[in-house]
Amino acid sequence: MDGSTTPPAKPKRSRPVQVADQIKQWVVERDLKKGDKLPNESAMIELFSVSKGTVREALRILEAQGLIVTKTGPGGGSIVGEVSANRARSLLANYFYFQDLSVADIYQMRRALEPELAASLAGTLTEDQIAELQELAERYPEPAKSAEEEKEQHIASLVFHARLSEFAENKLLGFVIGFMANILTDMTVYRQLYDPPNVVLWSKGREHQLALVDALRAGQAEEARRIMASHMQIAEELMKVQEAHLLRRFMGD
Amino acid sequence: MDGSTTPPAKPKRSRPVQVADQIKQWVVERDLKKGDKLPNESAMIELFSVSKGTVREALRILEAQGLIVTKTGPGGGSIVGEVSANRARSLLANYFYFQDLSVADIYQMRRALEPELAASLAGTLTEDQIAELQELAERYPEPAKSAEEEKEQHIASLVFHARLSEFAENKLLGFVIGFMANILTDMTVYRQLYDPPNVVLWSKGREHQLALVDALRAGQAEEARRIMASHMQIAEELMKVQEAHLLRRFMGD
DNA sequence: CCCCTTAATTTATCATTATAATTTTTTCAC
DNA sequence: GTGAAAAAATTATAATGATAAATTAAGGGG
Repeated sequence: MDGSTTPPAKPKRSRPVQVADQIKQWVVERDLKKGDKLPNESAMIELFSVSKGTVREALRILEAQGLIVTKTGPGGGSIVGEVSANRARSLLANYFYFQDLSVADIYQMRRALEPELAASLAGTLTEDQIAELQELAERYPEPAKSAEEEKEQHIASLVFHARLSEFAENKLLGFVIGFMANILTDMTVYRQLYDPPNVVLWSKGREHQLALVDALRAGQAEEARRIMASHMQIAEELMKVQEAHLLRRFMGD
Repeated sequence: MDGSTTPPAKPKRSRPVQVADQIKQWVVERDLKKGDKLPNESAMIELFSVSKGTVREALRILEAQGLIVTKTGPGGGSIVGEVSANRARSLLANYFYFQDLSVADIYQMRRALEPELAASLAGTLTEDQIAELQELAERYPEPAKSAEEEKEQHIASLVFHARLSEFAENKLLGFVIGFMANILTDMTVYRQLYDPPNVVLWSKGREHQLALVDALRAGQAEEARRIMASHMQIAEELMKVQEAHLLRRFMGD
């Protein structure tokens, strides 16, 4: 950003990293898509004039980023493999492993984004999708009788939100919301932070989800937004009584 | 999610990946922090009973994820290195490389999040930070006279937003906003999608940034939110006239 | 005491060989 | 002919050894 010509930024990168970048460039130049094949190992050895070990390390780098998939056998080798949402979530979770997020942080985001998602989804879902959401919302018709049971219901509720996020046309919005649901699920699984079940809040949360499904089916965007906003408020109250800092763990792939 | 015990999920993972996971586990178990040292290569060879090549591939995997840094020489070896925001952005960008986001998608998010950030930042910044933002907002006091110049100003404006996002106490909120600024910058650098400069919109945008800095300094949260919301509307209009789909490129580290 | 050279340590890269996994092809029974 | 089992071909996987490069530490004039 300053005036100079930025030459001595990173003059030293390991050869595997260089090769990995060359492969990426190779793919972009040819505009390869999801299943397209890359040269096999021995071809890359010649193509980039490096040893087998170096090529393999480069392939491992790309594999770790989810950019390629490697198979053995005839017709095998490495192919372009689009990065899965799961992989992206894991890699991003590695970043937040070091950042210590709080429940309040996550809910600040959810308050801003979930109503927006709900509104933009109204009237765009298929009957199957609506039915699936309805089914998810209708699980656990009874109030939780134990902390363990409330935990299960909480996770089920997060599944509802995660599924909703997958329906988003806006992939960025959907990803961020899904990521948060993932973090919260992770937290409930690996911690036992549950107070006595709060029956009132629970029943409100359930009503909200059912009402939301109705609004989505009817295409009432602003109604859906309002319900979700209200739902977020409830959910936040349920979580706020719990711990502040979380997420000291790596997610699985 | 179903009832079974999930044993035969992924019975086939390559040894380097397994070793990488074991190393991660090794780190988590000991709760190692940023600069802490890992065993050197030969120690890992014994520790995990695998060959040198396998260990190296495992280390490359972790390095690609930004979890370790490796140096040569005495006292060298691998150390735990917290994932940088830059690295996380690059890895996430790889995911969206395959998702084709639209300008509208990004601005749907920005409309929801940037005002929230502005509000939460009011009154929390130091004088130095305020001064830096002021300086960024005051650049380019004249309207752009060419498409090239407008492009520069647009990028400068995105720098303002990126810097703002780094000040966020909510790391998740900050990251997402910074990521979007990054995507938009990338797009303006690698595409030439500029209409004749729009002087009216430009001057409004500049006024907004300056007014925002004032509100932040004065600690007026709601005023800051209002200004940013308005600013987003302007920015979206400026972008909407341009292309719809974008982001067919890998970000650099 | 400082600077330069030398040595020691550790990762980086390359080369070679053998093994394992997978797909394709062939063969053989029916 | 058809189909299943066996063989072959192809490719990645893993191990081993040797050499290069980089960095720190130590030693030796001046």
